Amino acid sequence: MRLYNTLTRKKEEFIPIKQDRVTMYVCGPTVYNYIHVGNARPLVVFDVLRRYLEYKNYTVDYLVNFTDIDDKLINKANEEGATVKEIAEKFIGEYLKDAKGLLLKEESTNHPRATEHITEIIGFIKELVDKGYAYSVNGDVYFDVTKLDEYGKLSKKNIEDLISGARVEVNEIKRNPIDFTLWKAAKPGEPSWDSPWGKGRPGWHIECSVMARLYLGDTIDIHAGGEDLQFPHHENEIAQSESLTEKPFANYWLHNAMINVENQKMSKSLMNFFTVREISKEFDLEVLRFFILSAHYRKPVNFSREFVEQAKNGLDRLYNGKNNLEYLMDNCKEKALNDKDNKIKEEITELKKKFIDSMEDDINTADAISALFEMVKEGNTKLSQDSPRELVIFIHDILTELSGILGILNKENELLDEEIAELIDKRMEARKNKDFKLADQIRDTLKEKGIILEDTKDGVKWKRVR
RNA sequence: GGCGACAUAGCCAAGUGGUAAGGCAGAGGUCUGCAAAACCUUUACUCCCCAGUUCAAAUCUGGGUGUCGCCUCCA
Repeated sequence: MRLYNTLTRKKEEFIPIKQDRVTMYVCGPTVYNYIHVGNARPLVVFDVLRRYLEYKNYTVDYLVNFTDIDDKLINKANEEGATVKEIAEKFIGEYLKDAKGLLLKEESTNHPRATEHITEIIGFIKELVDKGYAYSVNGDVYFDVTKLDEYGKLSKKNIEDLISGARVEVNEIKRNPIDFTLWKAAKPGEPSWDSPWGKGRPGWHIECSVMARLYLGDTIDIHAGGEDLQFPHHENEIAQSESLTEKPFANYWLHNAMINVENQKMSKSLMNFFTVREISKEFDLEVLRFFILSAHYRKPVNFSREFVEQAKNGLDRLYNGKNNLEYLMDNCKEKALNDKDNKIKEEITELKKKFIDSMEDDINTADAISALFEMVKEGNTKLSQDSPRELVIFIHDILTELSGILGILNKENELLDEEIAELIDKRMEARKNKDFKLADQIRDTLKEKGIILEDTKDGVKWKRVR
């Protein structure tokens, strides 16, 4: 498959280091608040890449870190009169709830935390100091970017521009204004750990370098995150890791574009964000997942309530199509396929190829989804109760297989409980007797319980509202 | 100022040289006690503008316009 690599600014054939294993590192949240829709984009998009690689029979070592110590957590803790650890625990818990709603593959995702790797972080920094890439001043440790010729290679910035453009620092203890912090000396009242430079805590960038190396090795296959992390965060990770190991840090750098609100980046500081939690009150989060996948991940998209509504209607169409196939599976005939049926089979196979080709081309989920719509249309228009069961199952299974790569369309209709089944029977009786008033009344009652009825010429269908 | 991205119908959105996918919304119809679903029909002589290359451009080149991102915490 081809992936757009930020490092080279072009699409490249993806070749993992090991033949059957892929290592992926995705920059995760700083756990001081609920995640917002913008935060959800990389989580969803790279979850799909991971699922697709697994579909291609790779074992994927997938890591999303939690930053559980930094200024924002400390501020939040002070505001709430809680400890940093309590804040982190709370919002990790909230993250996991949102992740579940977004259908992220959590059961096999590694979520290491910065505070659980302080020893390794200190060891890493110490090595950088020993090798001459970092220096300590008054209990802080900084990375000296001038020691590295390649600094800026990811974001295509050069050191001279950065230095001349840098703002005047309040404290002039750094050798260069753009040197970044590896270790911060503790201020009174802040959580801190003992280190060779005194009590302190790690800077933001170092945790990713350390945990990536610890869990995934010196060189990882794919490092992913939002494009706003390109500089300085990812650039600094490269600087730290490559100085230490003298090997490439990541072979493929993938960056998703931003989610905007009225053409402005959704961000905490602009106060124009929607939390995932807030969306979940009105929509199933599968809808948000579908919305995110409806556009290519490297294209900026606008977000609004109206767009989520559009996504919901589209997803409903896919679910209806799938339900229709399932209904047919239970009601069609066992018989041999004729030429016409084989033709339909061929068309579905073509659509599957279209889906896979789209995924192969830099995970073009928007294009892949269109194949799903066409597949549903094929099922709706060309199948009936006279169709052979084998054909219906064929289409149903391919639809399930492919939507599984996107992590959508796999919510089952639960079984009806007895009370509801009885009501449906009662209504059928009423309709037979032309007692439409009672029939409509029962339909309304069921609607309140979240069950929608459809009287088709083939019988009564029902579905649960999502 | 430096680096970069984007511009396709009422809306969302694919498409990077061969004559505009798909979805949403709207309109009309089939079906129906009604509703819903499904289906059929219908909506871009045109892809921000101008010039160029080519038999052929939404796609390539040059210029322009507009919007946005990064350069400071940020997915």
